[in-house]
Amino acid sequence: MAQAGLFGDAAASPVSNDEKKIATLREQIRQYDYQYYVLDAPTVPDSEYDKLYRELQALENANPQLITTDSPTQRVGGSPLKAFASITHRQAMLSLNNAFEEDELLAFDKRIREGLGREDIEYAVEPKFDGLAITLTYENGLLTQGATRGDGYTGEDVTSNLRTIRAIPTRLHTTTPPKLLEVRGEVLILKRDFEKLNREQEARGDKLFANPRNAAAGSLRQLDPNITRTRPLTFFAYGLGAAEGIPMLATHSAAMDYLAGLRLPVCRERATVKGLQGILDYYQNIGNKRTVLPFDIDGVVYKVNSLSQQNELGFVSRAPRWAIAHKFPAQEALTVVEAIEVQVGRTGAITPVARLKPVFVGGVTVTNATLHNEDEVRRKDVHAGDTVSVRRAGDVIPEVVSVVLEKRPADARAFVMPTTCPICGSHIIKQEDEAIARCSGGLFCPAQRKQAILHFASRRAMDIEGLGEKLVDQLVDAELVHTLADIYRLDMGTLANLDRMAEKSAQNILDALEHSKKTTLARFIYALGIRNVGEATAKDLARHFGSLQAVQQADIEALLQVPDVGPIVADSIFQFLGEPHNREVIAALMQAGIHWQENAGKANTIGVLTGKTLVLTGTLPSLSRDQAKELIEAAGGKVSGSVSKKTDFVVAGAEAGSKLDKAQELGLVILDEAALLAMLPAAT
DNA sequence: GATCCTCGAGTTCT
DNA sequence: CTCGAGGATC
Repeated sequence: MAQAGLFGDAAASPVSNDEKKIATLREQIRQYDYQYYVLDAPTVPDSEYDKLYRELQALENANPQLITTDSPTQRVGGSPLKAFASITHRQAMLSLNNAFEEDELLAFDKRIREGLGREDIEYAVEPKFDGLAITLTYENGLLTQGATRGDGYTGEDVTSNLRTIRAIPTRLHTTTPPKLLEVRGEVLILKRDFEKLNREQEARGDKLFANPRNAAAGSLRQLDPNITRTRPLTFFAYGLGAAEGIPMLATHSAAMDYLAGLRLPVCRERATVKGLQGILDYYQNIGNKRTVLPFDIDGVVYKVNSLSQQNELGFVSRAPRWAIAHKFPAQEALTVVEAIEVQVGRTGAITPVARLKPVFVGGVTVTNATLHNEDEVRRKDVHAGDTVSVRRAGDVIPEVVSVVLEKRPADARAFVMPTTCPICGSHIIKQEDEAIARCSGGLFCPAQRKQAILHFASRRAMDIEGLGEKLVDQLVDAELVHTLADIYRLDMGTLANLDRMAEKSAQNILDALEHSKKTTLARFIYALGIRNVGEATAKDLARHFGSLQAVQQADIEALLQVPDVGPIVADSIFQFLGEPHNREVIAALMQAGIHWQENAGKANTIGVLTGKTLVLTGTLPSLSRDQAKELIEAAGGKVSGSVSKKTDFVVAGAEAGSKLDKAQELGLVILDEAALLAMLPAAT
């Protein structure tokens, strides 16, 4: 057989008969794997396959020196890992820009035509799998590594798990393997396999998976490949990464044909189409087939087919300009509103919430959905008892889309805004010109007190780790904490007596409290929770006044001098600080030992970014959002939440959303993390 | 007075 | 992320 040379150089061995037999068996099994897992068209019964497999195993056991890593018997091996190693991708695994509406697609096609200066664009189109993006590395035809996408720059080494997936060849089907080939694709579980898997889970009394995607993700992230092996994972390739020694390829579709020739599974629904009409027809076509496809998809991907045209178009920040993912509309599900209750926020805001009969939508089970305010409830006309359509808007937050009026039961109850606070009984007051009703109880209201404490302890404020909702509930309900200052009076005796709190966790809380005492003036002002004073305003105040005393002594006139402080904000601050109770609490907090460097804000505001406004979007590869913000502020720059003409730079990371789109529309300078870091003075 | 820009506040689930 | 509303600007 022509391919015998691939198995290495053991020609003169005395076991050459076995060796030949082994080579034949491996080839046969690979062939059957290919037919079964890639073509989905088995040609032999399982029993025949098993027979060959056992035969190969026996021969290999008798001749262990002939075992090679690409043998079908070697798909499982190794012991469980402690953790996955981190892998830096040779070539970044980019994400695609998304389009939800037809006009976004029109804009995409227009950009392409204008960018290339021609009208006849050919697109390679394919379904967008709802699975996990991975990359496979083949060196000289052998699978040597597999990794998850991670943040696009570094991922996790899941090689031994990927080896268990029979659809993934451990050796490429070719006599002239490329020196290096990175294959990009998606690991997923077919719908029919998912149902079977869940039936098995149920029979064993194990937890059911919410959907094929979660099941695939969970299976791939198993530290023990022996578990992964039992999960029905499959794979589809959709692109190339780094490559050396591959044939010349002119188009994306030719690249896919090349991969198919190497016996990598590629999607059968892929096609090439001409122009905008072509992609719209394809979208329609796949949308119609969606439910009968064997796998879950969440949209369709369009890529400019010509690789030279792709090059010409290039990239914007992290996403290629020559491709776009056209997502299907968010899936909606029907459920019943069991009740409409209200929540009390930190400022006393009364928010109606729909308690829903649990419903599975967009990958999670939803039980609550905010209705924002009374007007919103009116507008949507939601009654308790109604059947409503629910979706997860903007990726995460559940939203009641509409009411199915025909299904309204006779005993459905309209929402009535309570007149008194359900927590403290104080009057609820709604200002004529405001959309939001508020509990007038102030800090007398336990709900508001709890929220005030949580805000005080939150990461961007005093950053007291461990002081979360559960603990605050207990502390307030047991009347152990009345004011913010009381939390610094907590001691071991009190804490260790609480539920779910032994000495160890109590000590952690005490340490966190101690740690939080060293802070900054801006954080402290923000932590107080003054109405209309958020992080940005707190920073402005700290910078302008320099000391707490100066802020406390300021009159309205003085407060108005602060940038971005107008009459309403000035009044909030003045009222808050004039309140004797608040003065006492602040004094007690200082007494407890809270301190900071006075005037810290005034220095070092001159840097390379002085006067510049930046906006962060998406996930950066190595910096957290807060870290990036700190770096920018240290260089004198300002980080803002929204993109406008006044924005100087937009720093975009993975999964960048609408802010990136807007930045592109406005033609702003877009940086990635590396470019940002390059602008900053070398870190010390 | 209108418009644009930014900030504050609230929110779900894993 | 999104809405609403406060502040700045013209």
